[in-house]
Amino acid sequence: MRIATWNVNSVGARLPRLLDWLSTAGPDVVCLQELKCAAEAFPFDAVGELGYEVAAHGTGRWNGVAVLSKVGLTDVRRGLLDEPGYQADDAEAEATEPRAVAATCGGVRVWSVYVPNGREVGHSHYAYKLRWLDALRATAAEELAEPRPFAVLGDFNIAPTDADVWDIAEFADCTHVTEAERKALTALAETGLSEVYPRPLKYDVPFTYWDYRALCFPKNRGMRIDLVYGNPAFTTAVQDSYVDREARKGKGTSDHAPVVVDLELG
DNA sequence: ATGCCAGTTTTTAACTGA
Repeated sequence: MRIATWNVNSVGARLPRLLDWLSTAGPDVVCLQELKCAAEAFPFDAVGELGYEVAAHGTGRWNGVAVLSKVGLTDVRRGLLDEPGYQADDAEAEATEPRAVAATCGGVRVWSVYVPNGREVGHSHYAYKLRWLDALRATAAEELAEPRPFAVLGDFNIAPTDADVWDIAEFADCTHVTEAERKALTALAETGLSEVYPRPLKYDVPFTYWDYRALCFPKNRGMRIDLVYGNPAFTTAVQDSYVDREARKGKGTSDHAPVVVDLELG
């Protein structure tokens, strides 16, 4: 089974590139993030023609996640256990956002997640990011009571180590590299998960994100923030994993590249 | 080659992203 995760930065704007990539890479299961469309506006027909069922969770302008599957799609769950919301400065109340959706596909339990950005250390969005990650940990812990292959895939907006950004000196006092964020990843792993570390197709670190600006991609000024965490039943089945940087090339691309995992399930 | 921000809507500016 081939399973992938990709922050597409608008499934509408990315549709031609997405369909092309689905056709050539041929993943069985795909976790998408940053749909930037309402669930009902997802291009179900276009991906349906390629054989995918879809569980979409989106509200419009921001965020949005989905699971696509060619190997069955059941037990869809939208949102985390006791998921916190975000209260914008001008909002009267906090609101939950579409950042997590799960489905069981071909016997594998899959979560597609889009962790809040955090904006700046000390910002209310940063506190929200840490609360959200704790809810993700609690949700994983709850679902890991079952022994089936289980994985959380998505845009974590955290670089696990200093080597996972192009130059740690550029990230002083920045989000994505703080101890608190990394501790949240460790806490998630301590529920019984470990990271699947992908192969880079070029260079030494498999970055998954490069800013659109300032020639970041040609200069390989990237970050490794799209991650895959699996339980032992999942990770022991892994045959290969890589970041498909080819999908970041050319016109009309996302600023993220897909992470692909190949499994041999017993 | 990899090519110098892009996406959305509360649209012609503001906000978000990381």
